[in-house]
Amino acid sequence: MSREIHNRIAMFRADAGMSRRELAEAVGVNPQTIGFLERGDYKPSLELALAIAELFGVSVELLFSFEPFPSLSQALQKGRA
Amino acid sequence: MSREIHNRIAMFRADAGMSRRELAEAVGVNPQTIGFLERGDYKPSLELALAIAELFGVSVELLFSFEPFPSLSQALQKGRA
DNA sequence: ACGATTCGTTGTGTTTACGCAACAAAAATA
DNA sequence: TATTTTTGTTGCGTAAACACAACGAATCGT
Repeated sequence: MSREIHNRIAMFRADAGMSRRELAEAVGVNPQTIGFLERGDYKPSLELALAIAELFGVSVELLFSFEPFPSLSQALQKGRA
Repeated sequence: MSREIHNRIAMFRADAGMSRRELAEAVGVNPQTIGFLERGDYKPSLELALAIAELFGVSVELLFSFEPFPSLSQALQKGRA
């Protein structure tokens, strides 16, 4: 049970115009924790994943996945956005 | 950051006609771990949550939630199933 | 140019999600 | 009834997700 997990936290955070500190405060964790998550240094707990997804108003699967996410430009070219 | 997390693992597992040992093997964890999760003794990692949701073919939010799940009979009465 | 945010990194400490083993109780099956 | 499977619990050990502090580098606003 050790599969890699990709995430789109940085993308959604940038889209929301938030800093890491702001996101961290909004979900109740340390700013460094957000940084560690964004660059994949470690995987979030389900609790934190649910909280971030809830904050952005998206599903957990849209934020986290075992499969790597395509870049936004790639996704738009394929009409998947 | 310590919110309670409710889950429907036992319901989906029973619906699939699986034992804890079978579910545990399918997602690659110990059978006791499944038991601990089902009775809420501790919260799963996002990795395990994604794996279980993927196995049952449902979204993470359908399996795990900050809000308590209504019983199946209640949900059916309200036409939410 | 200057100060203020933001970001990246390192380190140390704590909590908890696990793995694994053992065993009793309950339930299912023959 | 006898046997097997499933479930519930306890204990011990480890790894990793956090918290917190400190600091340099980069970026932004004035």
